[in-house]
Amino acid sequence: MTPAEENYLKTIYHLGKVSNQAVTTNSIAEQMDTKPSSVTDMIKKLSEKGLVHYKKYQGVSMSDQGNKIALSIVRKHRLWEVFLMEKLNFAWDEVHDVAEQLEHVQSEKLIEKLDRHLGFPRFDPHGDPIPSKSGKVLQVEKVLLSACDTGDKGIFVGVNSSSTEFLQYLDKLNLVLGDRIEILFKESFDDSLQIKAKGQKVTLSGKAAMNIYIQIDEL
Amino acid sequence: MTPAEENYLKTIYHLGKVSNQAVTTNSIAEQMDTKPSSVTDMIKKLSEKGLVHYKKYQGVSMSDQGNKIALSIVRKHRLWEVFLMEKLNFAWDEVHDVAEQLEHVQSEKLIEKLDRHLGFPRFDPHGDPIPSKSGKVLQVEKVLLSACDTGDKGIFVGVNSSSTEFLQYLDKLNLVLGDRIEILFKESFDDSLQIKAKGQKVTLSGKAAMNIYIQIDEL
DNA sequence: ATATAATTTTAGTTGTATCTAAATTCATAT
DNA sequence: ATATGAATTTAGATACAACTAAAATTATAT
Ligand SMILES: [Mn+2]
Ligand SMILES: [Mn+2]
Ligand SMILES: [Mn+2]
Ligand SMILES: [Mn+2]
Repeated sequence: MTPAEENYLKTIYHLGKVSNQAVTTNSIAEQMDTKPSSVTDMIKKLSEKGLVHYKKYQGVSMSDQGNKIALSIVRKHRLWEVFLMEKLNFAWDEVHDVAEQLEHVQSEKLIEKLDRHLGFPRFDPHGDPIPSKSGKVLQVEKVLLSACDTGDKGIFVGVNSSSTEFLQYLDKLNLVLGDRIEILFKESFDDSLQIKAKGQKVTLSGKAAMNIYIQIDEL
Repeated sequence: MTPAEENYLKTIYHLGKVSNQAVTTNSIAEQMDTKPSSVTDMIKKLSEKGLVHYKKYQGVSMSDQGNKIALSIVRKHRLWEVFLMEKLNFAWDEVHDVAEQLEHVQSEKLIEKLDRHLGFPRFDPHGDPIPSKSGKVLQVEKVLLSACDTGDKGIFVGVNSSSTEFLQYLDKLNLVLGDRIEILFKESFDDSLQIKAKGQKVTLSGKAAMNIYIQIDEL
């Protein structure tokens, strides 16, 4: 597996997750900042290797074998993100780009030992679950703030975008993973929200609310 | 800089260290397990980039700019080796191959933070000095055991080969970096040595002695 | 149903890093 | 001084991963 192949697999895996149907050539190209023709070439290669299912013009989906590899890359990526934050004191908006490189280092032993060194974490710095060695992914009940209503309460457990810009914006708002959040008021005109977190009142735009996951309190 | 370019620079740097004259195409090819024609191609590229000095048929040597880059790769390699041993509990014969991959990760910040995390180590697990950020390399007075005579005493401070085979051989002999070594007797017939370390008597072949560095006691 | 537009694939090119085989240059030994 | 062999370079080929431009297919709109 070359880094290029791994990156394609990972992208197809992620795109397949959200839509739950065949992933299109264009969406892969857009996501990876490359051209559709390049994507077609790579898809053919991955298909010949049995890592994806592919029918011309019909999009692509993960095979079992491809899924396993994609999950192992995601696992490595997220473990490295934890390492960078917990051990090297990176900020949560800085870890992704470095992890993009570290995830391609090939060594089973390295990842096992890293996992142990970190105390077998189950979530990365952005609240995303770390797949187990065998490929199991913990699924947490979480909803976007944009899908919540006035009065809903819960815990800030994840972000939808890991872009530097958005994460630094959350830093400015003093919002941290694990914070208890209460929705004071939802403005139907523009879908903006008034929320309370750490005793402070904060206003969030509709766009911001679409990138914040909370775990609603159990009854 | 691509990983390939970095590996060539590093190899040329290391080969230039030992001989102190122009490095030959064949020696690079042998070291990198590649063909001389491939080496010529890469040398041309590095030369055009101003990273090495090169005259056809006359071998190659580092430029100041190339030297700086080579040292930064060596620095990264050795810091990662320390990390793998100190933090992840790898054995000293396992760290090199993984460090070969990690050394190509591009992030100034990562290396600075790793360096701090490790407590600014000055030597790697094999006793080799870690170049400073500015490219300074600590030079330690050390001599090969093979160059010593009966009665010489000193401290085991480095190895000449980092091959798994040799390092595991030292493990079997219970010889560890930092051990005090005394040469009891040098057999002139085959250059083998009788030494004492940790109170134990050990016999070393001439070949083994050529791969062990000690720092001779000051008077 | 057919024209038009969007998506996807194909054909042909480029740059990198490797290789083999052949040509060139250099070192050396008579 | 010249021949021989070793070292090095050149020429031409292959694999990978990208690109542009053009062709093929599918989706959509009248
Ligand atoms: Mn990430
Ligand atoms: Mn993440
Ligand atoms: Mn090493
Ligand atoms: Mn080392």
